[in-house]
Amino acid sequence: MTKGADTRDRIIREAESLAGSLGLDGLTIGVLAGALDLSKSGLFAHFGSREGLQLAVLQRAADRFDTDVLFPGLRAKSGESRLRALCDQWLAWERTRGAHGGDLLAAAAFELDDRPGLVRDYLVHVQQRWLATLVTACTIAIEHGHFRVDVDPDVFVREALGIVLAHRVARRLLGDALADARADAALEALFARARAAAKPKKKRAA
Amino acid sequence: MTKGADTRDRIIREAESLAGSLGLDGLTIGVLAGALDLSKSGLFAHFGSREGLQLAVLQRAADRFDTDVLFPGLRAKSGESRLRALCDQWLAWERTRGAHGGDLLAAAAFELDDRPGLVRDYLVHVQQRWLATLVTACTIAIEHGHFRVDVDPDVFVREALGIVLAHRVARRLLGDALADARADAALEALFARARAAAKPKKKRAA
DNA sequence: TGCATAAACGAACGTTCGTTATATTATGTG
DNA sequence: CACATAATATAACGAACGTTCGTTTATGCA
Repeated sequence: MTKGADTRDRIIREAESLAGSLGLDGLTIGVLAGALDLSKSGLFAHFGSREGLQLAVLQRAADRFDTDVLFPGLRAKSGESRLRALCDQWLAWERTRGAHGGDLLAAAAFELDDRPGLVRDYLVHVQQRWLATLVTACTIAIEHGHFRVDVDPDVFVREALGIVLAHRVARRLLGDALADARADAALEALFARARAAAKPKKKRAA
Repeated sequence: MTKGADTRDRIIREAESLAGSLGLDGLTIGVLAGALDLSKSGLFAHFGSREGLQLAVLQRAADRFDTDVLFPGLRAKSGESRLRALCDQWLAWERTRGAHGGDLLAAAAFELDDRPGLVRDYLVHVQQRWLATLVTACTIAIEHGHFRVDVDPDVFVREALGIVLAHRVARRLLGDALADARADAALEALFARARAAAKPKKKRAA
């Protein structure tokens, strides 16, 4: 009972890493089995189909996202600080690369956006849930008076999404060494913009 | 002489469309040949290798990008309006979907960011050139006094990139019907923020 | 220790992959 | 029209794909 679950775990972990660089669709049973010194059929039996494997990998990534990003973020006290914690963790997660291959969820978002199926459906669900969480957090920040009332939570969250995605391109594709710092700065600027002006500092022109 | 170039053209056009939904890596010679009623080998002869095909497709996409986005944008008079035209065309290009399958370049940016090779190298070059163009346009907008001097062109361009990428996710993955309008609004807000305050309107708090 | 069951294996299935020869058909030029 | 060359097709290659099957090895409980 426990043995099977153990290998299943090992498989998914390795699969997540492989899918990080080859994409969910580039992930192949033969290669995965080879990397783990397992037989194709032995590995296959754990999932019943390739789609089952992909689904399991995505599910694991989503779980890990909750553990590393969502839950830690939710521990911050509600309002701006929680929203900030969520976004910071998000960026930190996005940065993570190597051991576990980058942000599988973001990559899958671009990979699967035109390919119907269970895998895509699940991904959509996951992403929607996450964005909804952020929208809620942002709304609360407004209610608490941390953010101006004319801030649109949907717009805010979409900007955050843009920062994360742009960061990935800058870092992984373009190899921009300053990508991390720039993303942090962009996030800070986004928050500063939304903040209720506590001390109405004069706006500087030119 | 002209016949071969013709079919090569037909091939690349279809390939671009296919790669738009299946990804550059999902694009397969057999399927492509089937879609065009060609033999695999006959098609193959035009490119010499799969990588050659992928490269040709990417090159075509880049050319089309120049035609549809870069050149029209450059026709606007330099400064803010040119930068704006470039960004507007960019978004419009990103929106394009169906006939030619979405934004292949953006998809490839996520697909290939971890896979070394000629295709990736070329993609990096293309993307860097485009972003550099935008940075230049933004710099000029500052010099012309359209934008405030404290605007960082790199930051500005990265925000624009974020808007485009987030728009794609919202539209194609999440199916957000308001994605287009929201992206337009985000872009307008970005420009408004960078604009030199002509009439120093009082900043409103809460 | 015995025994049911779970877990992994090896081999093979039919397809499809990219690629390579070799042949056939179009094309354009002398 | 003849002929060189360009364009496409046919056939086959070895490798890898996802999947199935029957068998063997390991595990955990009586």
